This record gives sequence, C-alpha cells and structure tokens, in this order.
Amino acid sequence: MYKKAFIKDVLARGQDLEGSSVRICGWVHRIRDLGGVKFVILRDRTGMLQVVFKKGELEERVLKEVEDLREESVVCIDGFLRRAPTREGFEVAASSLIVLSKPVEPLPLEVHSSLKAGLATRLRYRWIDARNPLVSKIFLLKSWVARKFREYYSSQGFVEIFTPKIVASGTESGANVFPVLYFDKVAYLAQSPQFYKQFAVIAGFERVYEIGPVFRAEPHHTIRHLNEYHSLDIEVGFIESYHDVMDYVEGFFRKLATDIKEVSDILEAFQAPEIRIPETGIPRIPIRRVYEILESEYGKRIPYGEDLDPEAEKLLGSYVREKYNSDLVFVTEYPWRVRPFYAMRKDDEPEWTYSFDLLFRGLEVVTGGQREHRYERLRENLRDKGLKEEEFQYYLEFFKHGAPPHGGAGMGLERITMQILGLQNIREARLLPRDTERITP
RNA sequence: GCCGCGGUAGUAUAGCCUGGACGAGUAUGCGGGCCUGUCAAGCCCGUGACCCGGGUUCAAAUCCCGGCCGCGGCGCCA
Repeated sequence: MYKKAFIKDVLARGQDLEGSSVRICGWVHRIRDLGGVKFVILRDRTGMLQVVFKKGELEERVLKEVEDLREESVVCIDGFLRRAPTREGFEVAASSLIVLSKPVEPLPLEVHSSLKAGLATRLRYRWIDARNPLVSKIFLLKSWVARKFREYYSSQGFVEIFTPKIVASGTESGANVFPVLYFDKVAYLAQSPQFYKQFAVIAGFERVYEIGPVFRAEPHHTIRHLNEYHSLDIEVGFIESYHDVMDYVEGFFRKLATDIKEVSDILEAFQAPEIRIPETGIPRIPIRRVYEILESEYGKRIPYGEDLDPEAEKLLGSYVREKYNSDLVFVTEYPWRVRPFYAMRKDDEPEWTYSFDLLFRGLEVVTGGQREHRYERLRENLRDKGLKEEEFQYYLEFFKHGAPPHGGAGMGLERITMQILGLQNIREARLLPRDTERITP
C-alpha cells in the first residue's frame, strides 16, 4: 500500500505528529506556484492539506518535478508535518514526491468549481465531479442512511434478504417494466421486491429487509424520478394493523433524526437543518382528512378519492411543519382505486385501504401498508382490479399454505438523501443516474 | 406520453427580442513567461466556440422549419 493514512487522520493527530515524517496520498487539488516556493493543495476523500515545496528545503530535482504536476495528478508526498497559518493549521514540508498518475489531457471539468457546471456536464464526467468534496458528501450521507437502515432493522429482529432482480412479471400491471432477453424467454427487471419480500415473510423469516435496485420504465422528466434507484424495503409478519408497520417506519426515521449528529459536518456543508419529529410522534392523517385540510387551509381541491398531486404534497408538508413542527407526515387510508391489488382494504369501508405514504418535507419518500394475506380476498382484489389471475398465479400460490398477516414499506434511498440535504434534483443523489436518455457512463 | 424553455471555446456565460464592425466579448481552464509564503495567489503573452440539416435574406449566432440533445412542469411513482 502506498497509502497509510487519510488526511483527516493525520490532521486529527496533528499535535503528536508535528515535526515527524508523514506520507499523504491523493489528488492535486490546487497548485500555487510562486517560483521558489510551490504550494500544492492535496485532496483525498477525507479532506485537504497544504504541501510546501520550498527551494533550499529540498533537492532542486524535486522542485522541478512539481512543475510537471497538473491539477488532478495523483501523487504521494513524503514530508514532515508542521504548523502553518493555513485553514487546517498544519502543512506538510515536502521532501519527496511520487507521481502515480498525471492527466493525459486537459480536464473537461474543474473539480473545485464543478458545481458551477450544468448537471448534464457533471454527470457526463461524473468521475471528476464526484471528487468535489461537496458532491462526495452526498454519497457519504447516502451510505450513512443505508447503514442506519441496516442497523435499525437488524436491531428489531429483521433479517436481510436478497431477492431476484430478473423476474417473470411485473408486480402490478406490467406496463412500466423493462423487458430483458432471458435465454429464449422474455423476463423483466424487477420494479420492486414486493412479491419476494412477502414471500420471505411467508417462508417463515417473519421480519425481513432488503436494500436493492429497482427499475421503473416510466418516461418521466422530473427532478424526483429515476429509472433505476435503490429501495429500502421492509416486510413484517404478525402485525395487528398497518399502524405496526408505520411504527417500524417511524422508528427508522427517529433513528435517523437522533443519530444525524454523526454526520453534522455534512449537514452543515449543505446548510441543511436537522430532521424534526415531534415528541408525540409523526402525525398520521387519513387522506380524507387531508382533502379537508387542503381545501380549508389552502383552497386546494383534490377530487374525493383521488391521489395527492405534487402541489398537494408540498402544501401538506408546510401544514404539518407549522401545525405539528414535523418534517414528516403519514397520509393514511388511501383509496382502493389508487393502490395495488395486494393492498388490504378496510373491513368496514372497502373503498379505502390500510395503507400509507410518508411525506418528508413535502415529498413522498415511503409507501407502505398492510397486505392482503387471505387467499380468497386476494383473488377478489385481482378481479376487482380487472387483472388476470393466471398472470399472478405464482404469487397467489404463496398464500395457499399458511400466510401470517403482514405488511411492509418501500423507501426511496435517493429521495431520503435528497430531502435530508435539500438537493434540487434526485440525480444529484445517484452516482450514475439512469433516466430516459442517460445510460452512460 | 403531453406541454414549456433552451443548445455559443474544455467549463460557465454575454450577444439573439430589434439580422449588418461579431473579425463573436468576459471569467476560468489549457500552453508559455515572471515571482521564496500563497491560500479562488497575482501579473504578462498565447490558445480556443455559434448542436446538425434545410429555408428566408444582399447579409443569419440572431428569423423560420425539421432532427438530435439538454432542462423543467404534468401524468405515474419512491
């Protein structure tokens, strides 16, 4: 290994290391060449540190080599750490330089100002864009959210599962799936692990979670949709009502809210506020009540029994922010006509379902609910939706041999990341986004 | 899928409405030079662009049509 320490760790031990020799490796962020003294700002994943090459302090030969450096050259530098009036309080007085790689052509994007470029350009040259410390922080946060997800659900007795992404049919109508050639058959990329996480519960694992890619063939042109994204999925058996599912979702968001201090540096960089959840819990408002609130508070009319549109979600977001001091709100009991066939309908009001969405700062980030686990009811639901039973035969079979009452939720990892940081476009939260036109790099 | 806006050096922009000194400006990058304490280093010299195709016109970066691409709104969703 060329590299022993990250810059952040060197700086953290600055007191102890002062005067002793260190090696740091990374990318050349900036070069300030004053002739007899040359400053190189070296950057790695964890931070930046100034390196000084000074005439009289090192061999002439090394000083010459520095003149060949370009921004984004990859180097290792040996030197000793000393105090200096830099932002970090320290600098490395270089004694030698190892050049591991040098750009073969001018950079199409400048790392330090990449955010001034258009998103299309940045994504085209994402390997350079992502070196921008602010950009990389998005993915450090995303990684953190995924880790918290695993931590939380593991601690609640959930088992991580890994389900197929090549499937025989869509989970609903099949209209928005990507077909793939599977030997001599047509298969599809999974639009959701829905059926298989239910399968896992029924197969006896009781509580399961999965982090995996999902694929949506919708030709949307918005700042909140991707054709490939990562879904945080849970499914849990032996629930008494869909409120049990919401409790588990709420538990995860509470963990995010309380542990967010671990990544406060990232939040600060984005000037993002902490996540507000009231002591009394995330409000749970039936959609029929939401219609009333929207109408009376904002004069916004949603046809009774229809889904909320993006404007309605934003309005509701600011409503709960003011009324409950909450960044989050559950909208519950969605109409049967806008929910999939596997949703459980209310016992007394079959036109409404035991389902919910979770809105985070006015954007839908989670969908969930109780599933219909009763074989005959499930068949009825299919009929009601005008779907052909044959097409869901393999799914229906799961329910023939003992299925506990269960429910679950799917959460959009990129949407959660986007909302925590206040990103303006979901593509920012995906290293290599797939959208209607973009399949490279 | 429907609708709207846009495409100028590597990057980001000015110019377009009102066609003509636009021979396309500026910043940054890139190439070169000066400089021993910079920190968005500075200063000097150089380099480099009107998306593609067609049309209107004496004349098109500018107006019109088509295509491709980009951005966004809606629908759908996480």
